[in-house]
Amino acid sequence: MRLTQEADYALRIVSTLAKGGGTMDSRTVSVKACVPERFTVKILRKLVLGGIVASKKGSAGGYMLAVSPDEITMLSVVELIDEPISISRCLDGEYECTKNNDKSCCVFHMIFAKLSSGLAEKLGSITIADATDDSVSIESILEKI
Amino acid sequence: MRLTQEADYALRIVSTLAKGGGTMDSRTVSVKACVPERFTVKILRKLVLGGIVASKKGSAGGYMLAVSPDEITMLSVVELIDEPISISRCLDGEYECTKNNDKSCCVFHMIFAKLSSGLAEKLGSITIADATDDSVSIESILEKI
DNA sequence: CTCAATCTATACCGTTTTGGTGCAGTTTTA
DNA sequence: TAAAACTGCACCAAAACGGTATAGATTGAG
Repeated sequence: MRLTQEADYALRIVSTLAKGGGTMDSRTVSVKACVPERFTVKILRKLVLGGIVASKKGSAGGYMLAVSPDEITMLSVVELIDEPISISRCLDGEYECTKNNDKSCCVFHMIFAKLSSGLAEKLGSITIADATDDSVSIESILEKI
Repeated sequence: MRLTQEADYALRIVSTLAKGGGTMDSRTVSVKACVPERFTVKILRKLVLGGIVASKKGSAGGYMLAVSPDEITMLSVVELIDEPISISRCLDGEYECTKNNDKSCCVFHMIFAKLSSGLAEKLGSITIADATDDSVSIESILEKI
């Protein structure tokens, strides 16, 4: 019942880029974010393909945010790495629930569906800017979730 | 980011026992809950050791709830099977977070901690009786989470 | 008393996911 | 033109997951 390490790393990486401001090469990102170097590169690639990060090749190249930190939510980062937030596999389209209870469908289904969407909503309400800007207090972030 | 199949099964199994009312042998539970037989037995064992289910050996033996369905929460069932609800591994005692951000500790830490406890609280507020009794509407359950 | 029904205990196993590494290329620019 | 970067794959070990097997202990019905 937890995020993958990779998604966790991705949040740190994006946050590192946000704090850095400009272009940063993968090695620097890796060091600053405390993420293994090759793994950093792999994650950065996903972030680039997902449109959150931009890259520049060649010497003096590197990575930078493709969009403003206040337009990047925790949800968008997490869902780029992990599958969509979904607590129960019943909620996946592919998965056919093997147990139909008396109550319309499976009660647990519906409960997990609501919990999942609630969670996603909360993650979607927090931006990388929130998590990065010193002007935003932790308390104010925690208040809204 | 999801419950294990096993925890999902456990909820169904407990709910099956709750509906059955009395003693039920593992094979019957397995069929009613649509859970593979040997796996049912394995899960029942954990439920017994966790004090949620009682068992009786010998012919005419079987399994029954050890406590009233309205005293069994979804949380207690899930946490008996999976690890405690915790979205980020940063929250585990064993895990030492490798990244201390500017904000007191790791911002993401604190966010996930709050989300995890919120989730646990919600799962803790729904009982097996809620999910089983026909007199309790799904709407009323969903309202409180 | 005995034997079948049932639970108990432990070990095992294949597959998938996770977390991570390596390397051969390509592009840019100093 | 060569070094500094990113890119694209392919690969790998370990852990988690979902499930199975088997041998043994206990109880109660006949």
